[in-house]
Amino acid sequence: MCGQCFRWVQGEDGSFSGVAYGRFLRVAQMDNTLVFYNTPINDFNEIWVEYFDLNGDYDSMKAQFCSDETLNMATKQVGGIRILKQEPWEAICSFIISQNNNIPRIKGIIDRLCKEFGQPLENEEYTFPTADRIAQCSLEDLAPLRAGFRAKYILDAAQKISSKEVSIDTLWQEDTAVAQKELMKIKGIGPKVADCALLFGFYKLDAFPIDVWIKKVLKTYYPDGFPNDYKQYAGVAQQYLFHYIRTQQLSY
DNA sequence: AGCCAGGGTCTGC
DNA sequence: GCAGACCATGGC
Repeated sequence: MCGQCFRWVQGEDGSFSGVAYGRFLRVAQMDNTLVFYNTPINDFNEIWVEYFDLNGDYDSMKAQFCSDETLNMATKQVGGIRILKQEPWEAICSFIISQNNNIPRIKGIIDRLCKEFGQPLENEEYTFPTADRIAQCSLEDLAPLRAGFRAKYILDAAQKISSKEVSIDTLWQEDTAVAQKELMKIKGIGPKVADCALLFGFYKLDAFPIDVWIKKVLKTYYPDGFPNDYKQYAGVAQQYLFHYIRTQQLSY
């Protein structure tokens, strides 16, 4: 649970706490069972099943990946991965913040963003602020986030989305390439950030974010290019490859 | 001290 | 098109 979302923290008992879709959740995995604490059944059915993509058929995707030597190793070593269905604006904003940044600091900036501009929930938790709320801010208002040069990008994203200059409501039904171009109208969003937002915030499983780690994977294992066979689920494959190459290095 | 962090922009060929 | 400086901040 690391790399595609930044708002979940693991407690001493191993369970994870976080906020999504305006709700606080504590969840734990015990062997093959997920335990949702204090969760109304409606929230589970209408939100968390979707959010954790519990109905997604990852077995059949993994079965397809077996035909590729590297992907086969990656799926075997990494184990279970799911593409979270995060809120579109939150994904866009989070991956703008992620650029040229490290995970602990990304979490810190997002934490301060929510505390400063989100709505309070229980347990000192806060919702992710809306684009409309951030669009009302000035650059100085965002200074306490200590987001550095990314602050102006956050502001531009909030303003363009709030004003519908960039319409994210209908983006999910566009082709990934079209949606990518649309998101790149925002300052600070290039191909990689756009693909991350599309994969994790719009459930575009064919989006294939290329960061420094994936570049290393492509260079090492796919010098002739990434096979076209997995195009439909390239983003899922990307997650396995990402975690595979990361666990081979000394990492966080 | 200096390098790096799940990149992108801006400038100059 | 493509390379290279530069961008804020914090951890190591």
